Amino acid sequence: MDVNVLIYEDNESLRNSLIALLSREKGFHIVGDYPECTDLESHLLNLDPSVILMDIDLPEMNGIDGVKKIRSINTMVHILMLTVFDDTPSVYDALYAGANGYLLKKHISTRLVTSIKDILEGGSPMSPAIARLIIDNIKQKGIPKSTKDYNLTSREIDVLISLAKGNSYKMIAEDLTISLDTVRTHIKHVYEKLHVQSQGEAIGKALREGLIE
Amino acid sequence: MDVNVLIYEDNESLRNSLIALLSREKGFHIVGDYPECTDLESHLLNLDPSVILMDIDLPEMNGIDGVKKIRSINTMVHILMLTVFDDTPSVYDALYAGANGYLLKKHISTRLVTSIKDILEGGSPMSPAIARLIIDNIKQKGIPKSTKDYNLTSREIDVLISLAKGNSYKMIAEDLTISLDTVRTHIKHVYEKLHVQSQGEAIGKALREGLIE
DNA sequence: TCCACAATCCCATAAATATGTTATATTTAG
DNA sequence: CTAAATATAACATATTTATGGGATTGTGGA
Repeated sequence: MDVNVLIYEDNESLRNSLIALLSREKGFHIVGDYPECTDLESHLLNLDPSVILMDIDLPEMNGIDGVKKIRSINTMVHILMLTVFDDTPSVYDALYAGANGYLLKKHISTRLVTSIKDILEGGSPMSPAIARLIIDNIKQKGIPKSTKDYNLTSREIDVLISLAKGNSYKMIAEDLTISLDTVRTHIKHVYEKLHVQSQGEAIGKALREGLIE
Repeated sequence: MDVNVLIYEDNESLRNSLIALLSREKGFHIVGDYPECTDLESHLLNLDPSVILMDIDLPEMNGIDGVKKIRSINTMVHILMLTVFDDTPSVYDALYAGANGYLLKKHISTRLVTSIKDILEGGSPMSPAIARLIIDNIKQKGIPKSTKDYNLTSREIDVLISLAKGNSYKMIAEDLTISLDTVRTHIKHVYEKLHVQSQGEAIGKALREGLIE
């Protein structure tokens, strides 16, 4: 099994450590190591990396923009972020940009090789501190979980969904092929069940509580 | 450093493996090991665990309900879920219930001890496959990230927020201590900037795109 | 200095919405 | 089978919204 690793890391001694670590693993080949990621296109084309180690804090173009750039060219290559920061914004930015894993530099010596293997298997290895950040964020912000359902009937939900799309009563009527008055009636009932008395309240509550999306 | 470990795992051979693994670590003490988690209260009180290993698929009360139960009694103890399942619902249920980490059984032999240490340091260790699930979910569902901002002014945002709470124009006016007509004007501008022409569309768009919460 | 823009306000009006009451055919649950 | 719940529809009307004008004041930048 051949693993071609491409490295972007501006700290020279760390870069050398990385190279040393990976050289010991059989099957691993360092196809390139650079202190900045300015020539991404040509590197991607010529070096055929299967895994890219990307420092998040690089001069010139930072690692996150680097990831975006990479993803705009190649969606398959695996990317492992290396960072000293464990703050939420960076993590999210990197994940959204398309990074596959997120390793704190202090864990490199013990986990780098395993992490690369994990990534190649489709996993998303990350330092526990990073995982913790994400979990806390999810728990706090809350990914919608429809708990309460207010006993809306399926038709009432249909109407509510259409309403929250921004449709007028008239459009909802056409949408669901029912009369305008029927739409009124359904919405009336929705309002009663949700204990609200306006569109804004209903839509806000429905979206925020994950009743609809 | 003393680490008191309490184990809930119905598979006897696995339970014994866990015990064997942890016994080798100095400072680790198995304060209890059970095939089901029915006597949580007394265990928590009497055994003084610092870490609980909880199988997710237990007879009687399942591991997730077990976690909820634990959290209703003790919010400090660290909980590491053990599971063969890597499906999204279980992961989220466990996280919401209050689990700290999530380890696939196939990784137990290599990562259990490290994971426990990570947990004690406040991290959330998880098998890469699990992390991957969470990340994919976040990227798909999207935890709000204010990307586009449509150049709303701060006042326009104030009005939008109030509107999305379900307030009528009149209430918004009182809320922000401005006249009804000013509210109209702001909303007019918001609609123009968001390219919408109704409350429903505006609120829906604002909430869904994370412009407001 | 002058312009663009933010924030405030006023007027007017057509359209849409909120809400009450009533009613019928169909489904569902007990 | 009967009662409750659901989906449908009509009518009426007081409020609220959406949208078109036009105006004033302050602020920051060119």
